[in-house]
Amino acid sequence: MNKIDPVRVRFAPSPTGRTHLGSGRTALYNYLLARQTGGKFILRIEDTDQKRYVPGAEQELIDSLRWLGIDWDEGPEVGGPYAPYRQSERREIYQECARMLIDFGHAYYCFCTQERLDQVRKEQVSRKENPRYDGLCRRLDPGEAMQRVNNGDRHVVRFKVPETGSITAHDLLRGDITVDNSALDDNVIIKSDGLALYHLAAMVDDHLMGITHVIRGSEWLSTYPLHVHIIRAFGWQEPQWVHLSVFLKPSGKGKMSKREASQLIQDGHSIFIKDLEALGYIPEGVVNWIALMGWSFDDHTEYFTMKDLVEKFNLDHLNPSPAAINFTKLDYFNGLHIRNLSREDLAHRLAPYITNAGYQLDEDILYQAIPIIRERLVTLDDVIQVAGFFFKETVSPDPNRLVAAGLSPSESAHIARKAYQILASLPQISKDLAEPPIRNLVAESGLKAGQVFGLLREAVTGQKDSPPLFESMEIIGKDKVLERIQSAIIILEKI
RNA sequence: GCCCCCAUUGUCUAGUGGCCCAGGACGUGGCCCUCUCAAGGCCAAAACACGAGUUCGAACCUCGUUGGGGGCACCA
Repeated sequence: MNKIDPVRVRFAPSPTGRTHLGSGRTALYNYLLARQTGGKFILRIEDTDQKRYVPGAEQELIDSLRWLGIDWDEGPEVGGPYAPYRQSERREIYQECARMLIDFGHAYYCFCTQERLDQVRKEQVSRKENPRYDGLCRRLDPGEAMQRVNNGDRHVVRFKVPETGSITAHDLLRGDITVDNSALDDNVIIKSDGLALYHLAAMVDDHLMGITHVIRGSEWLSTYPLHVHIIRAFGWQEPQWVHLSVFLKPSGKGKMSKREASQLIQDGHSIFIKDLEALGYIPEGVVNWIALMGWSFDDHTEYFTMKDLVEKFNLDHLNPSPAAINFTKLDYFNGLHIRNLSREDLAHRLAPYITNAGYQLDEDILYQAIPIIRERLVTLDDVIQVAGFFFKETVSPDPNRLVAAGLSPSESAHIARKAYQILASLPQISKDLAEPPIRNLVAESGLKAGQVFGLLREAVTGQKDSPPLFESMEIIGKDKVLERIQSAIIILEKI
């Protein structure tokens, strides 16, 4: 399947919760295929279950996709020729389709109460049978059923699965899947409130919207023979099916629970896309990471931009087995993409993290610092730890770390004073001007570079680790550097 | 319980009967670079779940076992 015709694909989430990595990947693959083939990517909101509807979920979904860099050609906010794209606004369409099915003899009205259904199920379970609709209303005379509907009897519509035989459906990455019809149920397709269930609504919309490839999560694997039945009952053409694998928790044992998901945030990770931004991840890193969970490229390349992916993604290198989420690898990709950002771009993205942390942002200083902090950032919010001292008026060195290794406080103070004199005598502090004389001082004192540099680092940055000393001093500026060394000397003298 | 899917190092994966005493990446350990921390370079340890078959030959095919996942709703 190297070159395929323009596809029409869709991502069809239900606004019942937060948007997570798995949804992001499904959306991404659909999007990539559309862009690669010059096709269309459609966003459709599957909100037929008002009981589970979560306000704000749709907005989070939209924000998450946009943040990842995924846009859609048809759907909410952008419209399109098959509008509306919210299933709650399409109920008449589904009802009409359900009526067609009933007329064809592929569906029937069912008047069973929830109580009876529960009772039947209980008996079946106690007899160790599979819980399944017993078909009572299936045997009803159609005329009589119609009568009861007209009388206003509360009813649902069920799909009529053949009693015997089996059905074979073809999945692009799993091959043929055959199921006995006896294993399938006469599922409800229209609820008593008149709204369709996913099984009907999604099939109807996929057909009406001309969807050519259905790429969705593997949670649909077991119901998809039913979906194929429904499509065939209408006499419609089947789309190509791709059922993606699921994401497992980092241990590889099971799916992530809600509790575990919220616990994750404690150590700087999250399975919710919206959280990732606040945690300092960039969309480039996240996209690269999720694209590779279940897909790989021939030549072992692992660095991909969205543009690369659009070009290189293909359906036949998908992997059907479940993948454990590996946040360490996300960190790697995030750092990698941060390092590949332009100086301007990175400065621009770092700025909000600096101001949000309560620091006084100086854009010039930030821009100057980029080359020496870039390779030290795994996430954008690391900028505080790595380079916060650039944006402080004064720093608070740790007195213990101010004392150079192997020296006494007064000896350290002595060295600091010497360094001060050297630096003060310079017209300005730069790596070229300051490093040679300081190294001289090191040599003359019979010390090691690390001893003196460590002392100065602590004095000037207030940090144990920092970007290279002299480059940092150059950016901080002579006045501030001298001030900070002076304060350090005072601290040392007091010990 | 029943149905369906999946199974290569700690993790993501390459591998479609001989090119594999299994390749890449992250992580881990070591070395180099080095003012710290990173980044970078080099090296190393680390896997075909198990058992039967098929075959001259199996990580690759078949069956079974085990393990994992999903589903069995008037949820999606």
